[in-house]
Amino acid sequence: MIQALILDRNCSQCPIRHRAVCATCDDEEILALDKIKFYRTFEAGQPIMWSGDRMEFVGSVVSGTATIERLMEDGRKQTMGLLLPSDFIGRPGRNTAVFDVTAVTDVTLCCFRRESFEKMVAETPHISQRMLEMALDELDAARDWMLLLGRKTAREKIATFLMMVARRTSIDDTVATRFELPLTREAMADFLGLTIETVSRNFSALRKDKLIVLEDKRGVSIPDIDALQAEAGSDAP
Amino acid sequence: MIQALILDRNCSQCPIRHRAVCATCDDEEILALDKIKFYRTFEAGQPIMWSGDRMEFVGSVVSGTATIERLMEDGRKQTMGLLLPSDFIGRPGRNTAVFDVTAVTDVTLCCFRRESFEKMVAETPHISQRMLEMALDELDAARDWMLLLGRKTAREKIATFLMMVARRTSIDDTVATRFELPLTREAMADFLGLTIETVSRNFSALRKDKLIVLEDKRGVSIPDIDALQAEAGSDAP
DNA sequence: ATAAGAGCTTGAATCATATCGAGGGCTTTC
DNA sequence: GAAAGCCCTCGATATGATTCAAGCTCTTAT
Repeated sequence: MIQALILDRNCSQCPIRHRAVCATCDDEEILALDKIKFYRTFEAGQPIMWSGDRMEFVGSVVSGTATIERLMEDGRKQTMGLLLPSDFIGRPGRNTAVFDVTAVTDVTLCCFRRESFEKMVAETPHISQRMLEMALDELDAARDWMLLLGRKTAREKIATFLMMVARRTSIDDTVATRFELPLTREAMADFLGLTIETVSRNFSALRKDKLIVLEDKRGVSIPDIDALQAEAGSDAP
Repeated sequence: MIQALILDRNCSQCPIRHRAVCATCDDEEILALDKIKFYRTFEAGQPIMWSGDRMEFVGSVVSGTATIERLMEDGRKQTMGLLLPSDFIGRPGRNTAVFDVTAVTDVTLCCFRRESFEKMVAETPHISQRMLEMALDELDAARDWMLLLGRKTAREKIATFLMMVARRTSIDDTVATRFELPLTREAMADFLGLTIETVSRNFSALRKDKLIVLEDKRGVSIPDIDALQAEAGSDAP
């Protein structure tokens, strides 16, 4: 059972040890974190955090995928970010959540009580510096996404999303040419600021134009990475 | 001459002393910053930083307004953020800029050579903690804007923008009912993911519906804050 | 086996925003 | 005081994405 394996692990065997918020901690600091950490799991579809609720804990995604999102009163929904393994959930220094966080697959988190973690952040430069680095990376990613949401066409949005998943899927720094989509059509629509029908239509169009091959609903392969990249709209100079 | 006044100031007289990156520094730390800071001014319309260029300095906006933006090859432009007094420009730990920063009014910056500032960040918890706090605030703001860009109608976008300016314009924590727009129609369009014509049309529509009064092209007053807020689309629960 | 539901695709009609085109009111320049 | 340029407004038309509606393919339940 995977769960048990993860729960048994100490930090030195943790799969996200060198990418998460603890990446630059030394042995002593890791030991301190190890003592106060606890694991929690969430089933696919379950809320991890509700906007407006008190934030009892913060933590890192160890496995699975979650989304950061916000709902409008009339039901419109926008996803602001994808949380993949090593990404951090929650914000030290604030006691209520501002966004909803939802598990889209089964998710395992490495959690800390918020107060304890805030204390660690204040006392441990390695952690606060790593937090800053991660926050600035996320800020850059959020701003890239703003260009997509504000200015790209539906086709460019889909192509950009596919390239992003292809890039994040690969282990080294290349781009994967075959992968599973981590999201349903609906979740992609919420992430891209589109409707589910528009997402579906544009997948079909990209398939018809031989830019992607759909092996089933979720499996995608990309015969020509550069051709797909060209469809994503050129933002980097 | 305002310029000279600012240039003469030491940190203790600085208008952004208690909101900027140095907000939580003690006297000794302020003294250290004081020694390595220098002021730079940029005329309206001038670039402050180019995407792809080496970042020689980082710093805080002391006066004026700047925008963070990105251009696509075909000319489409998206503004990712407004930089108002006390906001921070640049990213320690990265040596080339990822976005363009442009002065939209005359701008005065309190600058530090990037290397010196990185050293201060590493040695001064008050600064790195404040940087983290500001980065997390910006991240929240960026995510709010993603909801606007992805899901709001043109009318809701304009109303949201007006409420944001009204809020930021006020000195205390109320909402200003009269203010000057810091941006041209074109700059607003780039910020809201719209065209200049759509911005103009929706200003006219809001005026016709008595939700705003346009005193001239730039001066706006809001007869009924709650009525305008209702047009902004309900995202906060 | 059959039914029910979730996730996806497709077509047709509609609508919001973009595009194209024109012109008005400023300010600056010579 | 004419000319040029910037910023803004508005009408007509075009178009990309949404909405509405239907049906398809799985999987799960009965």
